[in-house]
Amino acid sequence: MSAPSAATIEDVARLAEVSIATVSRAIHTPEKVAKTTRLRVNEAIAVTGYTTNAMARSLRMGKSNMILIVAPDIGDPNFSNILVGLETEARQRGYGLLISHTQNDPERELEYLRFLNSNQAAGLILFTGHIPYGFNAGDGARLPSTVAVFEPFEHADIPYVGVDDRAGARKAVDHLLAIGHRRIAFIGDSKTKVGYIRRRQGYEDGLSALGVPLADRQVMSGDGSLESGRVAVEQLFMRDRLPTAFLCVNDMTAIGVILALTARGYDLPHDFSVIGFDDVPQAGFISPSLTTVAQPRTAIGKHAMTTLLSLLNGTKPKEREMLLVPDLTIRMSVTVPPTRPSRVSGTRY
Amino acid sequence: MSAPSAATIEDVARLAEVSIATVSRAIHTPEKVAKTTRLRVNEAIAVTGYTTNAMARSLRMGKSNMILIVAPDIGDPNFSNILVGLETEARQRGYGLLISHTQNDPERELEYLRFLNSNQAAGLILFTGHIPYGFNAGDGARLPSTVAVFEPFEHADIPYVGVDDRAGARKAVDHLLAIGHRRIAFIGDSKTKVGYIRRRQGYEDGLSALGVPLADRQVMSGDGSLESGRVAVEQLFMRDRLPTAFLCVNDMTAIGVILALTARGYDLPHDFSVIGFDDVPQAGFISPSLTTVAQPRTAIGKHAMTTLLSLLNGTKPKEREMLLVPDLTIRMSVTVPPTRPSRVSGTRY
DNA sequence: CTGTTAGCGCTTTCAT
DNA sequence: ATGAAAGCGCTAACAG
Repeated sequence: MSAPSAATIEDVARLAEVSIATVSRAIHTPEKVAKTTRLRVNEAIAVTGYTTNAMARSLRMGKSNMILIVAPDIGDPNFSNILVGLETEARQRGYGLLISHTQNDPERELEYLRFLNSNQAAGLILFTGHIPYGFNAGDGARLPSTVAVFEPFEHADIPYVGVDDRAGARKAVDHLLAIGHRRIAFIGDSKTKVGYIRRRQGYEDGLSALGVPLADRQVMSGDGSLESGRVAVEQLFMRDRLPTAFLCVNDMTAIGVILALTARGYDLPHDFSVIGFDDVPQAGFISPSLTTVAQPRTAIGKHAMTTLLSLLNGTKPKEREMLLVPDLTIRMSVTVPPTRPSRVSGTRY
Repeated sequence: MSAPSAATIEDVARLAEVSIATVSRAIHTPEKVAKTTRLRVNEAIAVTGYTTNAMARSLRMGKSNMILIVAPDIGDPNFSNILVGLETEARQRGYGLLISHTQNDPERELEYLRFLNSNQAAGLILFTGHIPYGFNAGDGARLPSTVAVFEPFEHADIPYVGVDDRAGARKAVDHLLAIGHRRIAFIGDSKTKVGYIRRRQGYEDGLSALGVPLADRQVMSGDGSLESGRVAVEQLFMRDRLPTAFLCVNDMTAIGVILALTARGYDLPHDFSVIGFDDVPQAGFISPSLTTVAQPRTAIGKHAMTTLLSLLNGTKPKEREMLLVPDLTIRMSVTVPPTRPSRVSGTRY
């Protein structure tokens, strides 16, 4: 009962009394094999418990059944649910997922590309938002079939699958406008992060559509961190006029805003409404629970993998960017604007 | 400039004017190659940009450089940080991580084992808490080098690396005892989940060490869900005597407890102290923020991978279980017990 | 419809 | 210290 080394195609062939070529055909092109032979082969496969040796197959075919996932941080909850979609789709199509964690370290990124060069991976899913270091050079570097997710990716040859940031932010701002807010601040403006820039555009779109004057718009920069939300609130409080609602570039910023406002003694959502973007695990657990734009993560993953596998088959997508429109998750952090100008309702905590 | 197919060992050999055998030696056993030859080979490798074809290498050596990770849910935040540790350690040793997501579906588990059978993976990391379906049978099934993490694993041949549940719970209960609590309830008792049983033991240990009478102990069962925490609170309130503190089997249960208590109008932590286990991302964001036992996730991952790689080299660990003692993360959900019996302090929300 | 055969790129005896 | 040659297990011509 001790480990008999795995059955090979030869074992099957011998048992079925055919050649190994026939076994291979019976598996991959069964219609080219006589029914009786096919039955004998299948029988032999069952008896031996044969599974094709994927290494040999890949070597022979010059291409593997692995997809390399390169992500800056595999621990990021925003990341992991996309992974679920990627995995589900890949598995159904017979592919495996090879994952890496680069922490945006160029050296690590480079190292992972060895999986590509050594033919261990057939395609690449990028979470990093940039072409891997070492691929810009025009030398021997060959960029394999690649699809970007998570971070908008501005490169002519690489399809991007992600959330429609602009439409999502638009939904959020429209929600606020619909219930009466007019002075809505945007927290988390950025000059470099493409996704943030687009969210800001959605914000502007919504306000402009309703003719909200520029004087009522307040845009604070930020980097998406909780701390940046806090800081933005402090800065706003040094101005003469406060918004009634905060549209934040992401949930962590929104949480920072909520914390800062609460620390100042305000009663949320009564005094101020706050809305986020992403729907991270924490969003439902702060008080007030955060109304936010939910990333369709699993769908993004599925879609990205579908696109990559088509690419592997030589089919290019029509659109370079495939943007999925997100929905609002309504929780408790948004309500109608206060009738009178906001004021401190309680003591500092 | 168009994709030249990757350099092979032959290209290097030709350029260095040696045989392919020498190139292979220069790479793997450089001390067996004359210095001048070695230099020429290295030069040629640099020029061609050669990387060993991992498929060919694995085929020839009969073993791959991939580790298969089988997890019920790769989106679980408890999971993803262990993954970081696993990945870091694996990469340093030249291994790649192949990941799977089984949702505890036997069929999916089985499917993934094909990676093992087809020699695509050299070893296995199990997050599932049970031997893969299909491996119990005594037939041809060969169990590869395996290490379990995440869920305690009671199988004689498989090392388990995880948190010391008992010691962790003990730390938590000792913390409560130290600041004066005596009537401490344990929420989330289980007859089947090994980790939960051990946490309960830690709870008993701490109380017994201080001679807290059985009459002061209250144990409520639960399944680790937020809802189970809520339910337990409701059931406790049907009894005559309430605890001053709640030791919960995990953070989600603790959050359920906090929510139920808050809904009843209590002021936490003043009226009741609550302590969790795991330190999930949400723990810091509910109010009051949750004091909890933090899982040393990255360390668990690192340790598990080290163990697995030793196993691959034929070294068995001395202990079957390697338990890492966790630390308490102190936040705001614990304080001294109220001086008078708890009472409803406010109106229902 | 089936068998023979030539490699895929590599590591590793076995000679020299 | 180096080279020649034998495969690892498989697929895909090419013959029959």
